[in-house]
Amino acid sequence: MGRPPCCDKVGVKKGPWTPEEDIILVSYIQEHGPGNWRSVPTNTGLLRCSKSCRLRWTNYLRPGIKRGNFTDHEEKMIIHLQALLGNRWAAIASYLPQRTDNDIKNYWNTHLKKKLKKLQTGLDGHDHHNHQDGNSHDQPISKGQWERRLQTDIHMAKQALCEALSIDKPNVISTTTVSHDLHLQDLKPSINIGNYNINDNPSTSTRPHHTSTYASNTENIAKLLENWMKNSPKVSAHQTNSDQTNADQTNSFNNNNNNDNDNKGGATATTRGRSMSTSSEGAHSATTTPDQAFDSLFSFNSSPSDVSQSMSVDENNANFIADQASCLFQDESKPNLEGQVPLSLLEKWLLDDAAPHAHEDLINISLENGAGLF
DNA sequence: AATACCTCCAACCGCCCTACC
DNA sequence: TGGTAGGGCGGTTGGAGGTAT
Repeated sequence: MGRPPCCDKVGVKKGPWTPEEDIILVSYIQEHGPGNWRSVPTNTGLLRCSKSCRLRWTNYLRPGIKRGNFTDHEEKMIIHLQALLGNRWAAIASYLPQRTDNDIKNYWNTHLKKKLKKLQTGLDGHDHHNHQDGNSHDQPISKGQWERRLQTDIHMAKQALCEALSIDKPNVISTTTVSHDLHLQDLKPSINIGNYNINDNPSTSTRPHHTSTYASNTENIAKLLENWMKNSPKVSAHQTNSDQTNADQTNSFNNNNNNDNDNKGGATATTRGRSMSTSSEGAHSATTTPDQAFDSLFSFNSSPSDVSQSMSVDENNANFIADQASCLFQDESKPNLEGQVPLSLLEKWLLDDAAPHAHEDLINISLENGAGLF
């Protein structure tokens, strides 16, 4: 409270990052590891506030970030998780390890919201009982009904996550195994530097990046580093030796990531001890038909806010359930890029559900009422 | 071709939480 | 125990590029 913004200082640069700034930041982090952001501007000479440096790193420079179009499966996961968690983008992002919360948030705001609205209005055309925002406020939900819905939602989230976790393990490699022995080039498809249009996969970039492509992949980054160090009149003392091997850089990155996790202060409780592999790239269920996908999409028809609309006698119980789910999700963190992939608490909770059939009736309820609930 | 409007997303802002002193 | 610093998170904004007129 009342704390002055960290960027109030005169002389602090704002706006888009330049390649030079990125290089300086990356070099510094390679050497010192992420964390202690306060000291980054001082030590690097960057005219940026610490926050800006951290954001730039976590959202764009950090290895393992995938950019470009979201897959259908990623979309579905986001929709499901958003329905379950609300706008807790960091928690949602923890289940899409290659995506940043900012990315997911932007995608939700610019694409998914509209898409859902469109679909909902489409449904409204068929069912006048429905409401555009997915709530059915005019039709008070009977006591216990919302609870069933909540359970159904949770179950559907489980299903979605199970799908995501079980289908596309190989793609997990890019974020979970890089730390051990991959060379920097191996990270090419998944590493992005700032606005350098990095996407090597044309299929993931339909909308042209309007920002200039000042580096497109790690090779370019390495070249940039090299060229920059050759050309720059004043090379930071923290600049990485251009002869440093890619492997060294990779190790440095990953060690640093590790440090990052270890160094985290405030949110340590929510970021520590997580190693997750839920890459959903191309993870479409082989058995999912479009109709099923549609059903699945709309089976998440009650958001936490919907639930709150009808809270009454069972409120405590609902709060308990919600708290359980909430706590589980809160325990999730940004993916640890180390190779170990222990199941998170939530995944255990999801996957250890030994009696999936017990929820079938709930699913049926949800699907039957799907249009009406949305 | 020029202009206005729209879309998208990188970056910023402010609040909050936790650790540390 | 209270104050402060560091960092995380979600909401919002500004500007560049795209599209419509």
